[in-house]
Amino acid sequence: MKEAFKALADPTRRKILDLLKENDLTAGEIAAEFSISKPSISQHLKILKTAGLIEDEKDGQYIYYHLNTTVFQELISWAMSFTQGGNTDA
Amino acid sequence: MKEAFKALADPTRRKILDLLKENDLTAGEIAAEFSISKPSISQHLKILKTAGLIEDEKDGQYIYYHLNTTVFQELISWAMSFTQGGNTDA
DNA sequence: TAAGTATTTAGGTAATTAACTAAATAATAA
DNA sequence: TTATTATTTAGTTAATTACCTAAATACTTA
Repeated sequence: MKEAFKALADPTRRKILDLLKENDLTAGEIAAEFSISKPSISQHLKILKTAGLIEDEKDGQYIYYHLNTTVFQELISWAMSFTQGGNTDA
Repeated sequence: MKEAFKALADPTRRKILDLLKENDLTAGEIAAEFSISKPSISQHLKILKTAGLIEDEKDGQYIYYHLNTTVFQELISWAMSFTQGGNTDA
């Protein structure tokens, strides 16, 4: 979770997640949506992957990225613990 | 939300939120839980407040801080949009 | 094997952030 | 009013981050 919070702090990375919500995409397809360099996008993808928010899958020459929902679910539980219903005490 | 993601990236700020989950606390009481200086804690409180995660209330000489659950609820909605059930398409 | 495409790694720089100390502001109590 | 306590603001510094270009790696195709 620690890594996820840091990963989510950057707007470029949140936009990458938004794109992956629609479709699985290659690193190149993701980079094409931004005006920043491919190496920079590659760095962002690495950070998202380290945080467990995305996973990659190699398909020949390409690397496809897709969301991993596990950490999002953890995030939901975390945030719920701060709302009325989220109190685990009796 | 943009500010909230940035605010949540720091572990000190997340620990402050954990403390406020239990009780409303003054800035001094919060600072006492950490080994960092009071001015630094004050800065963190300002960031959390700007992000809408906490609110303050003056009581004489003291300033009490408490959670504001609104942004946590927004965060839950945001995270849910990335999980299976969260798709708004038909 | 050689050339081309996709992606990452390496190394460097500018901007941001988190911490500090010192000083300012606000309220209370003597 | 003066002293004390609580908290924030101001200014500085060290660490982190986000970006860049250049080079390396991996795969495909001729």
